[in-house]
Amino acid sequence: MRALVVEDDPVVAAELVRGMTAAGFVVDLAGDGQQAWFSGDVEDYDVAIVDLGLPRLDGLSVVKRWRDAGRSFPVLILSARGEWTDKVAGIEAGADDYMAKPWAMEELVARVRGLIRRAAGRSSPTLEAGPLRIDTHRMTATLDGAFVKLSPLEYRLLDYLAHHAGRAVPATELSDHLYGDADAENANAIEALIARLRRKLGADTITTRRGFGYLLPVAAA
Amino acid sequence: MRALVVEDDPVVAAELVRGMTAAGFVVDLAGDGQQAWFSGDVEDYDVAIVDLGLPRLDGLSVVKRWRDAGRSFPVLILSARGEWTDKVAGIEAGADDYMAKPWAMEELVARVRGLIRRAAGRSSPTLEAGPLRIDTHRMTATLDGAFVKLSPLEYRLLDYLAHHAGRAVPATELSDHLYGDADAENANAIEALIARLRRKLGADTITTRRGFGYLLPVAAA
DNA sequence: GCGGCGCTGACATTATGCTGACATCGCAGC
DNA sequence: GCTGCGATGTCAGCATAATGTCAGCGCCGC
Repeated sequence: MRALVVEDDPVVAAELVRGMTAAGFVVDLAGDGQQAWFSGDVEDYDVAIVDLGLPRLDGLSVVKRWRDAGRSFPVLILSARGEWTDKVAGIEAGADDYMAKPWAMEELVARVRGLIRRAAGRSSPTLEAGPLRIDTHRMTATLDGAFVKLSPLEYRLLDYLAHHAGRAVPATELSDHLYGDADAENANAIEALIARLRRKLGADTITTRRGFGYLLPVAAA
Repeated sequence: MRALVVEDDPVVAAELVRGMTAAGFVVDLAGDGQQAWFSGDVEDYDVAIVDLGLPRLDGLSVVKRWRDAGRSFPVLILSARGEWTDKVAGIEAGADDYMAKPWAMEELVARVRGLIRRAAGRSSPTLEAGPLRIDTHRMTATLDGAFVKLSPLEYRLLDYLAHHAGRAVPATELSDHLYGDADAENANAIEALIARLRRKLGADTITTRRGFGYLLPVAAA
């Protein structure tokens, strides 16, 4: 999962990055509005956390520009003020959720997870693909009801595939989401990960689309 | 068993009703505080699940009015915020248990069952996980009925795990809860605490999910 | 049949968590 | 104010899971 954090205060930014990283996200940081706008327009994020008070380009404007440009990833607004009007303005600008400072890291992460889940069109914290079920809250996977022991990276990879079930996901994209960059360096690492997952989940759970990527069938028999 | 669910968000309400129904409860739904108050006063429920943020009449006020009117069925408070103060306020209003969002349906059902059981026996509020029982009122723990002497920190850690039984809780989250911050500083302190707890409770009471956190099995053998 | 992408098993490396010993700290009892 | 004890934090070393790397093989699509 990749997240974009937009925050100018170095202290707060560091805390956000730390908390999100600890929660298993790969985090990019933008320190001002222009940078944020550019990053959000160019890169592919699963979620963005945006502070309202920003230098150079206001947070709301950033969100508006993203939406105008067709960017649809969920956005959570952070605001120093707990104003009701702020919340409305944020939602109207195209944000999906809103939190006033001070916030608890735990709650923020929980909300972010909720946003991503909802963005994927689901209300339950479990994802399903054939006999496979992924409990995104407990971070566990079960196959035909049996618990499958996954390493953190394996889980994150599977989680990502499940969120994009039915679509062939290129290895570079996986690399991008797991490691934060898509260098050819770790190309084989992905293959190794896939192999390990297949050993645990059964060879036909994850399909390979030669030249396109990996695919978790949306409703395998 | 009849349950009253008080929740205004349709999505969350639907999930609650579904989960509770699946667990064998007959569920009534109230969408706002006034309706909730009326239903709880007129009907005879075994338990009520109440969201704090409600239109027309606040959740806490609803609980208070029920209690003032002599209604004694157990009440479980749901809150979006995980605030310590919220919990205290809830308990003072007459609620019997408290869960912060996001919650796992399984855990919620387990707690509701526990509430009903306790309401029948009128014992002090306890949490259970396998052979382990935690008396949150006396702040004591018993293992297979035998009293276990725990230090304050040990107790708080165990209590937190018990409240999140069935979920792998990251060490950083524990650190956050116990010390108020999640700095890497005290990472090893958590490990030491866990080790001491295990020495007292038996090695297999607390499970480690490498890379995810610590886990108190929801129904250990 | 050929070329190359992708797969695999073995091995190396790294990260994470456990443990026992020891250092501190705070406080009760004197 | 001292003494002793229980509680807690810190440290270093060890064990092992997790992950990365490599070399070679196989199979797919042309």
